Amino acid sequence: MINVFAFVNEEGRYEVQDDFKDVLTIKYLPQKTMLHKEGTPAECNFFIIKGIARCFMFKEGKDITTYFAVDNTPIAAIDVIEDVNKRSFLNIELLVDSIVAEMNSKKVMNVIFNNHEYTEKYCVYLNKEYAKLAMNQISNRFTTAKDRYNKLCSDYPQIIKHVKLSHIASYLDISLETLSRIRADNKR
Amino acid sequence: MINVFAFVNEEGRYEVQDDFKDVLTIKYLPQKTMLHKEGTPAECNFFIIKGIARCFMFKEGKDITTYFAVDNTPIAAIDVIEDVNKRSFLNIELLVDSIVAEMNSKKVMNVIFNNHEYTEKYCVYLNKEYAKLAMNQISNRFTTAKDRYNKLCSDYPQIIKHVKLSHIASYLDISLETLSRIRADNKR
DNA sequence: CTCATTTTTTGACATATGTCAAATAGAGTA
DNA sequence: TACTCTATTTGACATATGTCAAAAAATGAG
Repeated sequence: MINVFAFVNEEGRYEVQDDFKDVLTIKYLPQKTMLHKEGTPAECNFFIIKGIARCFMFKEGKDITTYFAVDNTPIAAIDVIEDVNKRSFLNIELLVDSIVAEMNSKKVMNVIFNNHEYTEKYCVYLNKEYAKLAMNQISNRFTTAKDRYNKLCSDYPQIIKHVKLSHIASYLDISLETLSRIRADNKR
Repeated sequence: MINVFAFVNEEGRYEVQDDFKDVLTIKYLPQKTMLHKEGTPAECNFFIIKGIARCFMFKEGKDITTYFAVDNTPIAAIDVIEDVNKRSFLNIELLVDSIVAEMNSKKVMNVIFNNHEYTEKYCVYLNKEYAKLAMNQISNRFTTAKDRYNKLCSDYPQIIKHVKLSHIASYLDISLETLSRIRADNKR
């Protein structure tokens, strides 16, 4: 996605393509900012340039984390991606002070679809992401909760460092107590 | 996908778009045909026009079903979608006599990318499928194996009818015995 | 620094599901 | 139809993880 609307310049920093400058705003936002609230239409997609965000929902009163976004990762209320009129049940919040690119979903898609090169790039990106998600789903069934926790630790140490265990536990789909026991077990 | 390379004609039957006629072959194949074998490069994607196929892999000697395709569903070795040179560990076989559209992945992508309308359509399709997969992943964690079995029964009765329980059990990520007990319990 | 609140850990116990073994049912073939 | 092989069911038991309750540790405000 980043390689559709931005590129890496000579100094190694991301720079937004001119075509996207009008549909994308870069914001410096504090921890706990709600990027999206359930029940509201999801007009925007986000890209976490620097920071951590989580997507979560309430199920029977419980707060369940469904996704974490870290540096250079997109995040959006995927339950209403198709139909902007549908009521979303997902929430997105920042877990640390972050730099976020906010884009109006419709406008950004217009820019992409108005340019064949962008459309093709985005298509290739989506294809890749789809395969990644599907492959993850397959490999997840062969890993224990402990494996997944340890992978999270090594892949995203910043998440372990900044995020409450209750969020991590619900993300891993285990109870807080089980996660705590996994951690205790790791120390031995 | 079907709405990219084919359309429904006046008689309500699918008809392949002219542009795709050269990259797509329609085949009548018997039960047990292997559409793809692990270790071989995956040059082709498939679309089950009529029939049932399953995607499976071996893990520690066990045969694990990862996906079922029924009428009007695509199926491909997604582990090598990106990189044709990678060795695939997935297998695809037909479970009943089927009508299958076979397409060379590269060629079909060429046709799609040579035409902006196709590219845009495919992009929209992929976006939708991605959201569906991600949403499924979220909702799966709130359903028991029993729920998922019952959903499979109502959504895809043809799978229950024609497919061995051991395949269904591995697809649902439960043991054959547990599935058998769920079925027994359903009868009471 | 201290106190109050939140987060994490630990313990005891219940339950769902896996594994292994054996019995039963069903399908295919001569 | 009878026989063989495969698929499914059932039983006994082990284990992982959930739930509830309480203790301990960490965090944050004043």
